[in-house]
Amino acid sequence: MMSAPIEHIARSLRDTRHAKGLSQRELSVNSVVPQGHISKIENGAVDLRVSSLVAIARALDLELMLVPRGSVAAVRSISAGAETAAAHDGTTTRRVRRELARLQDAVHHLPASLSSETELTELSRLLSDLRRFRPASLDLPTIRRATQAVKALMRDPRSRDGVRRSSLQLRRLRDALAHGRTAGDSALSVRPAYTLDDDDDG
Amino acid sequence: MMSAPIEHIARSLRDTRHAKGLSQRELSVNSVVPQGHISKIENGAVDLRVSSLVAIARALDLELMLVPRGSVAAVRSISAGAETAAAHDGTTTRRVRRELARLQDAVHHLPASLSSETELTELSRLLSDLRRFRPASLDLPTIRRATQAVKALMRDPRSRDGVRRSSLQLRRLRDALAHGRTAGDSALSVRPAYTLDDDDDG
DNA sequence: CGCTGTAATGTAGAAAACTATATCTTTATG
DNA sequence: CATAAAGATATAGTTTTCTACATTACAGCG
Repeated sequence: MMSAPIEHIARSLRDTRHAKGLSQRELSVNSVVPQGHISKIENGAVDLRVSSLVAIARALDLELMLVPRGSVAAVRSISAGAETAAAHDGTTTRRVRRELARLQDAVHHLPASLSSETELTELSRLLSDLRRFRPASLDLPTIRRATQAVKALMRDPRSRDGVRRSSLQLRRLRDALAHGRTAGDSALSVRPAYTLDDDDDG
Repeated sequence: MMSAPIEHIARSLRDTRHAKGLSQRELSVNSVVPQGHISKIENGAVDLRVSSLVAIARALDLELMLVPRGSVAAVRSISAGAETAAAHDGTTTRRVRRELARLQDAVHHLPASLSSETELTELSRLLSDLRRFRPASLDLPTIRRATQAVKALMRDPRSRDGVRRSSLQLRRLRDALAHGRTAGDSALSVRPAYTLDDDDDG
């Protein structure tokens, strides 16, 4: 019995992690909290400390806020369109498109010896998949990382790991989007963190 | 070293507690977390667990939310006017006014034997003080409790405790308002819970 | 089938929160 | 000065997180 509120927070964390295409291990290194513990947290198996919550939230680009009961509805609707809104002012949308183009460029400019690698073909396929989604719903940092990885591969043929990981992230991003969680469109993360259910005060 | 985030959360809790005119002990009974612990929490002396945070927040009518970095500004501005907004639709403003009138009425209708009590004169003075603030910035529940307390006193002359406590709450509410924290006007509670300062990820 | 990555689970131990209770200081009020 | 309330602190004991590490289950893919 882990007091419903925490379960909701847990769900939020897991959802956003998925939306960003991160694995527990990756999130683990970014937030500096061990994978095993992240698992327990996401399963609502622990009453985590605020520092842990903040650490993970930060790694997911989330902020912990205390808002008056009366305004949670408004807040929810605001943050629901968070990334979309940011993208809708044109700048971000354009940035995403450019980054996608950059990535495709990088892939195409790879020497034939490398482009035959399975990772690369996979990446190409993912790219065309991602192009079918609205740029607003794509996570720019994730794409950036992929571009960097490919460029690194151009400089150093041994750095295939980065490309591999980026591919995984992109794949999960695509899967998440295809699965219905359009990061910007629906609720990426902004559920109320918890809902009332029991009154424990006399 | 208590990781700045928590300090901010602590400040939020204390501020809203003050704005609601509650003592640590009162909050303690409402949230079911001991006074001593609340003290430590508000002083940022502990890395509290989420369940504790939620318990206290609930007692203060606050909700814990995870919002995307991009929208914290918007969220802040929304919740800044939270109570004000609720009041601005007229209904609440009127309710507050009526409750104030009701309270004054109750006080005036007390038998002379009781009205001479120091608590009552104090209460009268507080009332006129509170009337000088915009109703939107007053906390309705607090005033309600005061009215109830006075009515209880009418029925049972022995119940002076309630009146005393309510007076204290009202006094603190007045002090908080006079001190600059106009619950609705400025920031009642909606600071971002924490701000970035260090980047610990690569 | 074996390999790889992801996530869930377990164990042992260190660290810290949490509780209950009590004390102490400060401040305001009579 | 005395009383009362609020809040900060302390001690002692219980419970839990948290970490590190290992292990297990379970997928997809060559």
